[in-house]
Amino acid sequence: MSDSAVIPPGRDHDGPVTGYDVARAAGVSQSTVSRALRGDARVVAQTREHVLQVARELGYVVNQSARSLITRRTCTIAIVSGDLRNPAYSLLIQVLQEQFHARDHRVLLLSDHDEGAGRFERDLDSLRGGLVDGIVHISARTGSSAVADLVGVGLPLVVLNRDVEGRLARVVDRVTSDNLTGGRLLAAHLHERGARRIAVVGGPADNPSLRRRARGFARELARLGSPLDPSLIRRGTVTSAFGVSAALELLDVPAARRPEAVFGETDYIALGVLEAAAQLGLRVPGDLQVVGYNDLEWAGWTMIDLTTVRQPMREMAQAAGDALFARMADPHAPQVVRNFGVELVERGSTRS
Amino acid sequence: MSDSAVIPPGRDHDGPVTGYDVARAAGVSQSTVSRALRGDARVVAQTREHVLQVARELGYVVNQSARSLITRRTCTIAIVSGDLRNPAYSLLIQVLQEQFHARDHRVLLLSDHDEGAGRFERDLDSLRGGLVDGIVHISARTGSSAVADLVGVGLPLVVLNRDVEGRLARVVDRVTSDNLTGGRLLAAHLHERGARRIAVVGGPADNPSLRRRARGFARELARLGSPLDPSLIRRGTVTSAFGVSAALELLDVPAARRPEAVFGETDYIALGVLEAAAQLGLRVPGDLQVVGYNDLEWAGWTMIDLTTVRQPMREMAQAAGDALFARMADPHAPQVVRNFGVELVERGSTRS
DNA sequence: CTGTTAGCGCTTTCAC
DNA sequence: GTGAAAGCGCTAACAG
Repeated sequence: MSDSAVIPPGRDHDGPVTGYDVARAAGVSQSTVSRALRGDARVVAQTREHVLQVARELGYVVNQSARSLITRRTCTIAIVSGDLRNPAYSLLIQVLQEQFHARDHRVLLLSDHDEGAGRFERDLDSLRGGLVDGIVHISARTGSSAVADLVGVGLPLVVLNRDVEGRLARVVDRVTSDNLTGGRLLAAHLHERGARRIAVVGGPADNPSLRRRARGFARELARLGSPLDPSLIRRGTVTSAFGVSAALELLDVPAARRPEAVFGETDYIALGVLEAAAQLGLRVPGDLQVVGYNDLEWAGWTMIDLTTVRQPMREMAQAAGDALFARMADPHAPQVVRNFGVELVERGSTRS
Repeated sequence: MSDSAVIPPGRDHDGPVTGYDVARAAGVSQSTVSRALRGDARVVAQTREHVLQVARELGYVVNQSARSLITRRTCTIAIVSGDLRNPAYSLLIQVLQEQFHARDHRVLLLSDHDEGAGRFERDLDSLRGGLVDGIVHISARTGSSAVADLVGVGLPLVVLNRDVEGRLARVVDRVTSDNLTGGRLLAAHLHERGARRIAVVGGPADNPSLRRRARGFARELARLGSPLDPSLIRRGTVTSAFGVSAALELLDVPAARRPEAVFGETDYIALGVLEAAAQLGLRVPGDLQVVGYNDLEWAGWTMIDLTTVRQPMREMAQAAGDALFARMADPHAPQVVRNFGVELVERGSTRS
């Protein structure tokens, strides 16, 4: 008795308001409530208005779990990404998120960083458990095992910003940019600026995108008649810290043996190279030319002013989203492989 | 006949493998399957092993929607954030995500950016629809309406990195840092370095955190006997572009009237100030001292070398996660309000 | 310790 | 155009 006063009209239980409560309060069946709320054309306008009105008064919202259980759709997309502190990832995620939102889908954020204890495995099970309708994978973990795992989930999948090699190459939908050409452009640019003795500071050897970049770079130099000296190549992690240490090693030698230019395979690495140059008192671009790759936000700042290669990140994210929705709409659609063009951005670190 | 060969043993339907399929294949009841998979102590080891074995063979994974429908928990936390390109947000999200993962929870990423058409309203309905177990809000939209909306959802909520004012101040769990002291530290530092004519380039006036920063700054200067000249205060957006334009306006005057120092309320603004100074040929810190706030990654790079205030972002994110889980565990626990200490980071932009 | 039974809240045939 | 009834896959009482 005393409790019943607290319960809104049309309800005889606690907990959230259900469609059944709305039905009773509105004097219709639960099916009609369901139809009215989804805008089913079969329900007559007057009834619909009434139901919506009652639903609003009762503060009803549809329970997503119950809906998903029966529709087998969640309107959620998983984005599997590496460390968000990498601004390349956060930009892509931002653009993807806006796009998915515009299509009335939400974003579940998963990490492909393997923080021990098979956490990634558990995420895979979540994905298999009907938590999302599709997956976008943004490159991070080197090697292609993560990609293979995600393919194994059996959901629509798009790989963004990463070349896929091997067996999966002809299966996986993906959006990348032309790393081969990007490397070529930088090589041609440095060569044109007079650099002959050129060093490379790169990321892990098993990263397909970086590998293509480096290959394009090396091929172009060879074509131009001054092939890369293998002893001037350093490989490590994609961090400015590695850029610094590798560059110090390469540059702290007599001027005659010192490279005239360094290609950092990513802007972060190139930043480290710039720092090392500053530490050694080398002037850029006078004593040393430096180029990077990605055109991150800060590459254009006056104090840094790094020549680099720009990939059309926004367009790539957009294309990835399009590809994913196309795949979700038709599992049998032909494979999508898009390779976006890149652009050399000439700045002060190479201006002569 | 021809189709039945495709169906794994113990299944008589298509679609994903269900717990019922596993039960039949293992010769037990569905409840036992459920118990075995959740590690319920009541099921005997031998049975459990057998069930798990069969489940593995059949490729069974529990359906999250069905589970959530009945448990009323989703093991998912919503992070409501502004534009991810802001590195402060991406850092917080990264740390939160790691923490939630460690506690076996996933992250649903929502934007509080109001891209027209009541999208945020729809997100709120999703949250009300049992999509998540809790919410972390990372400051973005100015004004407190977003916070009020999120409180209205009725789920455990923690506001991170933002001061809350007004009616909600004594209700909402939150984790912030001591912006008042941060402002004070910068003011004292500049004063000690001899600056008397000091300008401020700030963000929107209705951002509680920035307001406190500015207040601490102004109070300390007043206390030191050289109160801020209101004509040297500019307010706009938190972008380096605004920093540039505001600084050009403030600095492009005869040296006698020119400020000796500028406080950018965020590092991004301060970066713009540095750019403006460079454009005007002013030397930092010789002709102009500059300070920012946040200690973003790049603030410490040699080429930028910005004096700023560091907030313990990782610890704050950690505390926010702790507070959220505490609240989820006990809705009636006392309000959590944590205010972390800050630290002045002296760098070249003020070194004398 | 295991099985039976009854829903969670919704969508969706199928009648009317 | 609307209602009745079934059931999505799972968990949780309750028996035994």
